[in-house]
Amino acid sequence: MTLKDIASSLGVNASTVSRALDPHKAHLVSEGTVDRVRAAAKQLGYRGDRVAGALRRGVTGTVGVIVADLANPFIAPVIHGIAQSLAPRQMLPMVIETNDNASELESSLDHLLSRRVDAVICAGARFSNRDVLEEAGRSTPVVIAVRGLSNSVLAQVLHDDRAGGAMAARHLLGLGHTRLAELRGPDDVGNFVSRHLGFREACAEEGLAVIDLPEVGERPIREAGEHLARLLIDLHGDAMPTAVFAHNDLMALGALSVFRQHGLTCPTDISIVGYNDSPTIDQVDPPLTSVIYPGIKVGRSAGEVALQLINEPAEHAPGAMFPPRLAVRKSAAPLVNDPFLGRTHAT
Amino acid sequence: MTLKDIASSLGVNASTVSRALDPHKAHLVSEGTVDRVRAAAKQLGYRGDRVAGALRRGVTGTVGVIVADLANPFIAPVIHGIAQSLAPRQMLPMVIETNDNASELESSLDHLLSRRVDAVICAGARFSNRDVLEEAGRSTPVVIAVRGLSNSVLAQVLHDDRAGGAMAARHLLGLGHTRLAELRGPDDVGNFVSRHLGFREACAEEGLAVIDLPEVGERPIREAGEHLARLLIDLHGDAMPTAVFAHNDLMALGALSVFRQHGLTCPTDISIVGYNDSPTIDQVDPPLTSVIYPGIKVGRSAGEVALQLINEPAEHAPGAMFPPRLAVRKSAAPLVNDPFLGRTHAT
DNA sequence: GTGGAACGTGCAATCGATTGTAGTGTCAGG
DNA sequence: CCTGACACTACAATCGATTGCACGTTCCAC
Repeated sequence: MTLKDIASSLGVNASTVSRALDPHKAHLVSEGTVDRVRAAAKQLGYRGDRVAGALRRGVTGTVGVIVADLANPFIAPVIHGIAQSLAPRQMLPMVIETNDNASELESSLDHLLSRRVDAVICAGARFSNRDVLEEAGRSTPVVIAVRGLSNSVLAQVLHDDRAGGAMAARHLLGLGHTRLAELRGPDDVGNFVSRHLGFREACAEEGLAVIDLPEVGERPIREAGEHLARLLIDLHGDAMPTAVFAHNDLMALGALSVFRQHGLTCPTDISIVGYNDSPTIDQVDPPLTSVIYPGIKVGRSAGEVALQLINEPAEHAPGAMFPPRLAVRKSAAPLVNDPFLGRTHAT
Repeated sequence: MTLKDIASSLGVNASTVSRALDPHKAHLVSEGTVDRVRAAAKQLGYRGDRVAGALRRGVTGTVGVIVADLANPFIAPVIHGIAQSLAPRQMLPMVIETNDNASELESSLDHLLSRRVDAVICAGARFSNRDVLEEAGRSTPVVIAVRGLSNSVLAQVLHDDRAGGAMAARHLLGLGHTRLAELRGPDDVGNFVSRHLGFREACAEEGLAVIDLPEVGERPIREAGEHLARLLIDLHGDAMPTAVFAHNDLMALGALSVFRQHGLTCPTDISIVGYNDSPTIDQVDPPLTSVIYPGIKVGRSAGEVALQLINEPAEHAPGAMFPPRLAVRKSAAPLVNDPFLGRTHAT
């Protein structure tokens, strides 16, 4: 069922059918013809072929979305937001995963570009991908989302992770903690670096140094949290922190279970702040204090910026930065027992 | 950068370039030419245009994926699985949401078909969508995933929710509970109906009737769980169940908090079994006993079935059914106190 | 009555890759 | 020396929608 079929069934030219069916062009066609065409199209179940249209018009109505890993629960809301912002224009996301592998990103990008996506939203960038992404950005609108790229000309839609890290720090500092540590995510990923910077800066403002772990979680998942927590446990006595900032909730949960295994209860013995405010994280034991990651908003905004860039390739890249909020729950509290020193902090 | 550009830069015809670049056709071209073409393509940064190719060949290398709601955390692994199975063939999913709105599904389907997807995987069907989906299935491979359609000719890739419901029931029955209730999901969605059937059947086998709530959760989210739990609380005394099967974890969590508000502790006063084994559900308080939903497997299998259908439209629709497993944790236990009767069950 | 808007429609080219067919050239066997 | 086979390449059509241009009407104004 093509334009031509409808055209011949009506004895008109396909171009007339095309115009009659396009609301923006229908005024070029007589009213009667428009009606007959529409009726015939509906009757014959004409659906149109966006592929052919895309070829001719050079616009596919798709936006490529690059993510590290779809299985990571925190990315779903972002895609949801993107899809939402695209839907009113009948545009669709094409999602591709890189398995959080820096080198796969390039081929993913290539794949998307060969499909002539109207824009690319990259929500899974690592620092080493910057050049490739900027190169792509010269011919196609590219929006960096979620994982920022310092010092890039590309449009970026991010959550203010630096402020988020600082917020976590201030919360813990405000509770009286003085020995703080971080469970860090990979250090070539923008948001973890920012969280780290923000956290450390806020501590420095109070004249405190953060206990530095020799490793970071290369994949910021539960197991990484467990591993890093064990490293912490190994620091006995004064070296042991009383509060921990985990760069995401998964790592926080991993740490939590290791602490528990070692007889430490949270928050009595040790406080934890997580990041993302994951869906059910408010009902874990103890309910996790966590920096809220507004995934849907970030996604929606990234979609909007992409649309904007498609309409007019601005020389000054637009962007957005969402401020953090903290969901204060029970996993961070003034210290009661200092398990390694045997002293008790005042509350 | 098109085939033609490469062709003219080499003084050959575009058709030759096309063949040289296609591994399956390269044998038709002299070795020297192939090399020169490949070199030129690489040097000029030729990427190809899948849109043009799709038009000519009638194959887009995309699979439409219809989901109810991307924000629902349980769907992400399914999409992950689909993307994984598609990736080796350089195919990409096109994801579209229906907002769990039965009537939006039809336009979503239309949209996907107008984009000439090679197949459709519908992971968000409601019963009322059956005819539309089957109609679409006549011209394009359609795979029903996650949410089954009873009595349909379409290929279906499902989790055995009926067995899952039965498994939940047997677990609770095995713990000695005799007054059971369900927190049901919408009753025009396949998996909830199956869970319901399975649960009820297993109870019937033991000669027990399930306490029937007058309502179901139209959207199976936390609030629905809270609401339904309140209805249960209103059933005092003997009418009140001692164990609850929630059709998913979100509803379980909602119920849990309502029970807690009413002074009921889980599992001492009331047992709960959830469904999906959501990411962090093992660390809530109490760790939730939950039927494991193998989302990635279901997604992967659905993708594979779609590929199979694309290759050869079988008259006998293939399909798959994954058996349930139970993650036994702490939220379901033998009853200790019967809060409304003041008696104590034996453990 | 005529010039010329204004409108409606058709024609044909186009987007870029693919592919059936035909053409050229080379070589081996008879 | 001729012929058939084979290897390579070019030509041109095709997928289906879109759109600039041109043609033909109608109708109003001068």
